[in-house]
Amino acid sequence: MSQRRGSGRPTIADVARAAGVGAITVSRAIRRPEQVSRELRERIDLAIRELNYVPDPQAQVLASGRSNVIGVILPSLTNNVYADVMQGIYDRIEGSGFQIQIANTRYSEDEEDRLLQLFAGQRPAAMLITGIDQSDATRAYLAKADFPVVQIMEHAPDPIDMLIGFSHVEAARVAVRHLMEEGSRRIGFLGARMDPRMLRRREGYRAQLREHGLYDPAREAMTSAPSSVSQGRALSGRLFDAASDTDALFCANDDLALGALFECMARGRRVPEDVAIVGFNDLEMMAAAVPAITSVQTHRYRMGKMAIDMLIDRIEEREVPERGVDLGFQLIVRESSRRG
Amino acid sequence: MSQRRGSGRPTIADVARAAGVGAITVSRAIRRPEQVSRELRERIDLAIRELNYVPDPQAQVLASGRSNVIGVILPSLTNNVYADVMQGIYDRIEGSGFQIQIANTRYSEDEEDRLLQLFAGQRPAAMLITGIDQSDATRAYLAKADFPVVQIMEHAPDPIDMLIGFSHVEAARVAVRHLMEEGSRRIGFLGARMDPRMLRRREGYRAQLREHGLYDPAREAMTSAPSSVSQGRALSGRLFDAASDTDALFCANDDLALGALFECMARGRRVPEDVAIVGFNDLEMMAAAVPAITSVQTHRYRMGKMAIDMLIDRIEEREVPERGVDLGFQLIVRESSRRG
DNA sequence: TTGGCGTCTGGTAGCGCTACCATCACGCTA
DNA sequence: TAGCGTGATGGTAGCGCTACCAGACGCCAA
Repeated sequence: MSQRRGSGRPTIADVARAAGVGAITVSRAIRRPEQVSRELRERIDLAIRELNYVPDPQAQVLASGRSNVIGVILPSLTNNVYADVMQGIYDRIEGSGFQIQIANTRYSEDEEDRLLQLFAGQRPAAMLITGIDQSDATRAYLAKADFPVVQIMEHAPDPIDMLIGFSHVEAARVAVRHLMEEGSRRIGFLGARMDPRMLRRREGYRAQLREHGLYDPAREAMTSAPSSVSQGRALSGRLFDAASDTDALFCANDDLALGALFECMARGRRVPEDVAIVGFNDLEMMAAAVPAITSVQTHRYRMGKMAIDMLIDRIEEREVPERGVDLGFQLIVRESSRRG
Repeated sequence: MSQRRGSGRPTIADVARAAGVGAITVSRAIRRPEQVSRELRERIDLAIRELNYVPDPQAQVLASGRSNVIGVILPSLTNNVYADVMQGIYDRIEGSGFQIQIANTRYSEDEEDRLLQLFAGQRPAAMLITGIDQSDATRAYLAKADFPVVQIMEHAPDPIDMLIGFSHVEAARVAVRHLMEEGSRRIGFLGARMDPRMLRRREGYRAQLREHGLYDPAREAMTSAPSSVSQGRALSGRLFDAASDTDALFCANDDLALGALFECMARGRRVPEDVAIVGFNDLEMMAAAVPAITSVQTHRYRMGKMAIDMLIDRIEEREVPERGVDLGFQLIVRESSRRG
């Protein structure tokens, strides 16, 4: 009983003593019950409950060399989009025995590199990262890391390891095509933050219009500031001032779309009669707006959940059927763009 | 070189060998450089850089008995309010050497109890919890825990340990008083989720109206469903149907307020002429709406940041001047309630 | 009977770090 | 000169757990 240091909590040795077995057998009874005879297992379980024993995860990690921490690198914590992803992540982690360690790059590639270094020092069990635009150094590092990696939010042909997302270019094309089908020809673009996903949506917008000879750079209003409803008002206001005959807006984010709707209200432009509006992500409020706003639905929650699913499968050495998953998207048409 | 297990990474022993000193001196040079002579310090620093040595946090925790994990228990991850709090938390943690471990109660007290047990098993360095309505068991446990605890989001006289927040009752009273001053007499209430904070806002609403003999239970529309813009539409619609002469709405959340605004638009009720609207939290979109929506500004980011500040001060055994901090709130008056 | 094999169990030696205590050199006082 | 405090350094023994290997036991085939 020379307990010089110690936390005061029961240890595996206490359980072993109480159950009259060796410490290692307790360890096995916890991790691989099938390797321990039924009788001992029951005695050990009883002792565990009586002592209220909880294994010390730090010691487990140190002894086994296996960590139970999944690192998650997201560009933002406040953006609704990533909040939904996080919800999916945490819902899947719940009860899995793994822990999430979140970090936030604020949309900076340098930060991403730095945070990755930091995580690496902690020997994560797996890593989840956002997007497909990592620096060469990061890609190289992750490619030879000995833990599984999943990239989320975008679909692309060459994942570092695993990938789950959808095509922003395609989603934007579908949205713009819809505006064209409803009769718009002078279609504007609103974008903020201009992160890689945003740029791909703009790419889809441009490609779709170019194919029909309708692209006009004067109808693009963009800012590197974060996306917000106020930015939506400011950008759409700027666009209306510069190209007042614009008859539709493809907004690369829902808050921009909502801001555009308000700006139209403030200027007396009718939606959808004078200006049709389409948003992106289909946040809850889109359906409640007046008029309800058309938007591209994306599967953010599922993306977070499935990403963790794939990582855990790989950590536990199960087959992962598909390394690159395309979750797709769906255009939800509402009044803001319906002219039929 | 009998490296039977090992991670392959350099250890403190490697650094010690390279620098020609004892392992413990390396340990000290890292944690308390002032206790090591300048000469050795320089040799050790050099060896660290050459070997690219990073201390293993797991081993540090195990050996020292001190954890660097701060547990954070929030009721929701997707609610904008807590997203802002989290941003503050992570901004303060950045570079501090501490780690955040988030858990999500989904507004359930049972979950809170369970999660707390789980955290306790990991010997956190500190705990941050939301609100002041913990179960007796949780309160008792935390009160005698050997780590600092901070409660956030509300102000109250009897913190478990430390507390930072504001009075929801007072904030609601100020909002309702403002509506009265602008000439409203038949003031309704919209509430969703009905968590403790929401109930206190309702309490403030009721108290303010009762003082003036204006309280009418028929003007309250509530749901236990999560707050959302759609709920704002549904609840305000229900209220207009039941008490159609309602001339103002105090909405206990901004998304409800935005929904109410949309519902007014859909029904042709003018805001603020027919119905004045006040929200709660002052999310960014409130200022961009048309009309702009009056709301109670709360200091969510600061709350998260300061809470971690206080915890770290206490972990590092610095004086914390005030155990209960009232951050207050501010009514931001905009067109949606201005009739003067 | 012997040998071989599989199943269950335990002892020992770490994982990488730090607490605790011992040691030693040095300078100062009596 | 002895004695002693002080500051710098290092050795040892853990922290709580698991990998590795050895041993015990039962069973079956030869």
